[in-house]
Amino acid sequence: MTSPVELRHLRYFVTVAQVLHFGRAAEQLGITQPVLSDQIRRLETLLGVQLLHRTKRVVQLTEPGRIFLADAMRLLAQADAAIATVQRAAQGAVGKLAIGYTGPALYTVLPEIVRTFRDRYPEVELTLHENCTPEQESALIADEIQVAFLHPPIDSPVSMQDVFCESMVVAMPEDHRLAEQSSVSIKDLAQESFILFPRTVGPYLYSRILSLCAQAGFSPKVVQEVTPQPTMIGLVAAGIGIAFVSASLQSISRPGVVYRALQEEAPVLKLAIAWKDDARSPVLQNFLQVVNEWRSH
Amino acid sequence: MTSPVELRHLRYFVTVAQVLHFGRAAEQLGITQPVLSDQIRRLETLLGVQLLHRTKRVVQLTEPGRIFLADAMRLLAQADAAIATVQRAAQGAVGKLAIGYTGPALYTVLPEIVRTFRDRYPEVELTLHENCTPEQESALIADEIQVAFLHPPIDSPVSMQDVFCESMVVAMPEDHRLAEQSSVSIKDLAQESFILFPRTVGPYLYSRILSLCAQAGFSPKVVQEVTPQPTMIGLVAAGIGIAFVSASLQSISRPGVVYRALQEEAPVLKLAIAWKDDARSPVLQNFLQVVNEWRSH
DNA sequence: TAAAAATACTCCATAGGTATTTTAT
DNA sequence: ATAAAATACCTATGGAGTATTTTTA
Repeated sequence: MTSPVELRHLRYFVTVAQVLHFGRAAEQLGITQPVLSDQIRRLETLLGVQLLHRTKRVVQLTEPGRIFLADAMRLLAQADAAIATVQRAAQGAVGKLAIGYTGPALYTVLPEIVRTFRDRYPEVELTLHENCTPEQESALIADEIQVAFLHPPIDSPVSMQDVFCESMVVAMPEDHRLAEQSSVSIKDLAQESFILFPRTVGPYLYSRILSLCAQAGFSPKVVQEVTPQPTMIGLVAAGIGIAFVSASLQSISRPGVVYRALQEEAPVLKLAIAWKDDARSPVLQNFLQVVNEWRSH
Repeated sequence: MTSPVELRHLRYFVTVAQVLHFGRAAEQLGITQPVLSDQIRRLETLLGVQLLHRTKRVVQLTEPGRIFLADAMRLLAQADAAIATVQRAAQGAVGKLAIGYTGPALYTVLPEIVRTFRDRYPEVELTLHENCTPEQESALIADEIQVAFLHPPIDSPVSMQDVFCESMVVAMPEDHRLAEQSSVSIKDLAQESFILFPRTVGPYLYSRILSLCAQAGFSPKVVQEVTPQPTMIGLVAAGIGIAFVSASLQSISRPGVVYRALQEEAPVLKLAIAWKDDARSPVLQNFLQVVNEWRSH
C-alpha cells in the first residue's frame, strides 16, 4: 500500500536535516533513533528520492534534500498558521461579516458600533451594504449579508432585537409660516405639500404617517416621493414642500431648513438588528455582543 | 496523547467539505463512512474547533470550517507541489548550479555549453563566477561553486576531465618586423619585450613559456604582467610589446594586432572541468552530461 | 575502538472495517 | 419509511520501543 506522505514525515525530516544526527534528532522529537531512521527511509521510499546521504558516521543533505527541506519547513509553518487561524476564527477574531443597513442607521448607531467592532476585531473583514428594509430581509435570507440594521416590523423568520428609536419631526423651510412655532400640530399640516419616502422603503412607518393624518381629518398631498432623507431635506430647502424625517437628521443641519417637533405623539422610527438564527458564526456572535454593549451605554 | 494534525485529516476534511455528505465522501476517499466520521471528529478535537455542522441529515460548514477549508486546500496543493519539486530535483531538473570559469573558457566552450544546459533545464538556476584557476580550486573546495572550468594541472583532490585545448600564438603589432612571416620561431623573440599574464593565474603555463624561451637560449624580458587576455592584446596594440595568447583570441580581432603561430611546438592551454567527487548532485550530473555531449561533437 | 546508523524483533495505538442504532425528513 | 450520520466493536497495519549488529572515522 502506498500510504501517502504525512506531516509527521516532514516534521521528522526537518529535524534530522537541521541536526544532521539521527540520535539527537530523535531525542528532540521525543522518539527513538531506530523509529526515526525507519520513518525517514519510508519518506524517501514514498518520494522515490534520497534526501539524506548517510555514511554510518556522517549525515548530510543531498541536493534534492536541500530543496525539499525548504518546502517542508514552509509547509509545517503554514500548517501551524492554518491551525492558529481556524482557532482564532472559532473565537470570531478572523473571518468576514457582511452588514446591511438602512439610511437612518448610517446617521445614528452604525458608525459607532462598526468602529468599536473594527477596533476590537481588526482582522475581521467587514463589508457594508446600504439597502431598504425589505431588501435587507431578502439579503439575509439569501446569505448575502449576515446581519442587518433595519426597521421593524418584518415578517421573515429571523431573529431580531431593537437597537434604537427616534421620533419623526417635521422639516420645513425657515420662512414657513409654522416655523416660528416651537412645535406644530398635525392639524396645521392639512393643506401642506408633503415630501415622503416611497412606501416600499418603509411600509410600516409610511402607513403610520398616513393614519396619523387620517386621524387629523385629512389625506396628505404628496408631491414627491424620494429617498434618502438628506435628499428630502434638499427638496424642503428648495421649497417643494415639508417632510417628516427622523430626529437624527437635525444634526446634519442645512441652511434654510428648520425642524419642528409634533405636538401629538410622533411616529417613531425603530431601528433593529436582524440575523438568521441558524447562522451562528462566531464573528456574528461577537458583533451582536458589541451591539448589546452599545445598547447598554 | 495529543497526536498532531496530519495531512490525512486535511484530505478527509476537504473531501467532506466539498461533497457535504459523509457517505459519498468516504466512497471518494476509498474508506468507509464510520472511519471518515471518526477522523473528522478527531480533527475537530485536535483543533478544538467545530468545522462541520451536522444534523444527522444535513452537513454544512461552520464559519471557521469555511476558513479552514481554504487553508487546507492550499496546504494539500503545496504538499503535492513540494513532492513534485523534490522528484524533479532528483532528476536534476530543478536546483542551483554555481559555475566557475576562467577568462579563456568564456571565449571558447562556456557559452555554447551553458546555452545547451539552460535550454534543456530551464528551471535550474545558474550562477557564473569568473576567476583564475587557483581561486576556482578553493571555491570548489569551499562549496562556493559546484563545477569549474579551469586549467590543469591542479593538486586539489577533485575529479577532473579535459574539455578543450588550444595552442598559444604570438600577438604582435601589424607593423612588427616579424609580422610579414606567416609563422615565427621562438628564437626570433629573444630581444622582444613580453606582455605576460601574472604567474598566479596560470603557474603551469607560465613556466611552460619560460622554459620554452630558456630552451631557445634566452630569458624573456617581461615589461608588463596583466590579465585578462583582451587587455594584453590592447597593450600589444599600444606597442608595449608582444604577447603569448591562446588561439581563440584571434576571433576577437583587434585592428593593428596580428597573430602568428610558432614554428616550434607551441605551449598548449588546456581547459578542463573539475568538480568535487563527493558532491554528486543530480544537477551537477546533468551538467557533466551536457559537457560530455559537447566534447563528442 | 567508539560513536552512530541500520537491523531485528516485539508491542500496542489507532486507522480502518463490519454491523447496528439513532434520528431527521 | 428511509437516508444518513453516529455508535459499538473488531481487525491489523505500522508507528514506536528494546536489544543488537554493522560500519567507519
